[in-house]
Amino acid sequence: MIDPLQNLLGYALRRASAMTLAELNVRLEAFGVRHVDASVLLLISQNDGITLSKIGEILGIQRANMTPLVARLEERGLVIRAPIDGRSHGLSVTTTGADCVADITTTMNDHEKSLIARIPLSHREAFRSALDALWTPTHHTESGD
Amino acid sequence: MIDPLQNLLGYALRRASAMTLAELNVRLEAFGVRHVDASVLLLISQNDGITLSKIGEILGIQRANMTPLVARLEERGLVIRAPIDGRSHGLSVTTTGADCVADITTTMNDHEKSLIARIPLSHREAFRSALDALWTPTHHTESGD
DNA sequence: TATTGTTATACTCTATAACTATA
DNA sequence: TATAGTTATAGAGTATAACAATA
Repeated sequence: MIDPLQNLLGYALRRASAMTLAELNVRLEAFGVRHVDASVLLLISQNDGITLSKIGEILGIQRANMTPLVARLEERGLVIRAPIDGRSHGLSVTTTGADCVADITTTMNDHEKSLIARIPLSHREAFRSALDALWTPTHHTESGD
Repeated sequence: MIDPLQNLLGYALRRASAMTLAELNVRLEAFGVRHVDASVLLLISQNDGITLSKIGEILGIQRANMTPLVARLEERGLVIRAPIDGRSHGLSVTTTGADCVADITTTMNDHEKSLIARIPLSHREAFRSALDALWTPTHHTESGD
C-alpha cells in the first residue's frame, strides 16, 4: 500500500495536530470544556480585564466566533464581564472559573509532558524552534533553503 | 500581554497546522479542491482499485464521511468506481482526474518546499522525526524523558 | 458474524457579511 | 470614520448510531 502523503511535512503536521488535540480534548472532558474554551479561560485568567476582541486577536479566532464562546463561559459562571466603556467589556475569571483554570492548567501540563516524552531529548530544541518558524509571522522566503 | 499558551508545544502544533493548512487550501482553490479531496485523489491515483474503507483507514477518515466525499469526486468526473464484489468498489482516477492529480501534485510539492524553506537546514531532520514520533502509533511512555 | 457502504444526524470550528452602539 | 460587540448564516470537518446488502 503506497501512501504518497507519508513523507509530506504538511500532512504529518496535520495528523500530529489532530491526534494530539483529540487526546487533549479527552483529558479536558472531565471538566466539561474543549481545548478552545480552555485556551480562552487561561488567557483571561492571566490577563484580567482583557477584551473579547483582544483574545480573538491573540488566539486567531474571529470576533464573531468569540461572542457565543464567551457567552457560554459566562452562562456557566466561569467568567464575568465588566464594562470598560460603552462598547467594550473587560473579562475576568470568577472563583468558580479560577478552580476550573487550575484543573485545566494541570491537565494541559500533563498533556504537554506526554507530548514532549515522545520526542527524543536531542530533538526537542530543534523541533520547538522549527515549529515556531512555521507559524510565527516572521519573514520567510520561498527559496529552497 | 501575557500569552500562557505561547510556550505550549500542543498549541504551537495546532497553530502551525491550521496556518499551513489554510495556505495549502488557498493554493488548491485554483483546482476546486480542498486538502482532503486532494489527499484522497492522490491516494487513489497511486493505489488503483483501492476501496473507500481502506482510504478512510489510511487517512484517518470515518467510512461514513468518506461516502459523500467520494460521491462528490465521482460527480465531478474525477473518479470512477468498479465493483470488486457485491459490497465493495475499487476506486480509480479518470483521465480528467489524472490531470487534476498532476496539478495537485505540483501544488503540494510547492507547498512542501515553502514549509521546508522556513525551517533552518540544521533543524529539518530533527523536526521531521520528532513530528512523526508525535502521531505515529509507536509505543511511548508517560515518563519525563 | 463480520464487513462494505450508506443514511441520518449532530457537534465543533471557521469564515463572511451586515448590523448597533459607541468612540 | 473606526472600533467592540453582536447576529445570522454557511461551510468544512468530524463523530456516532443504525441500517441493508453481502461475505
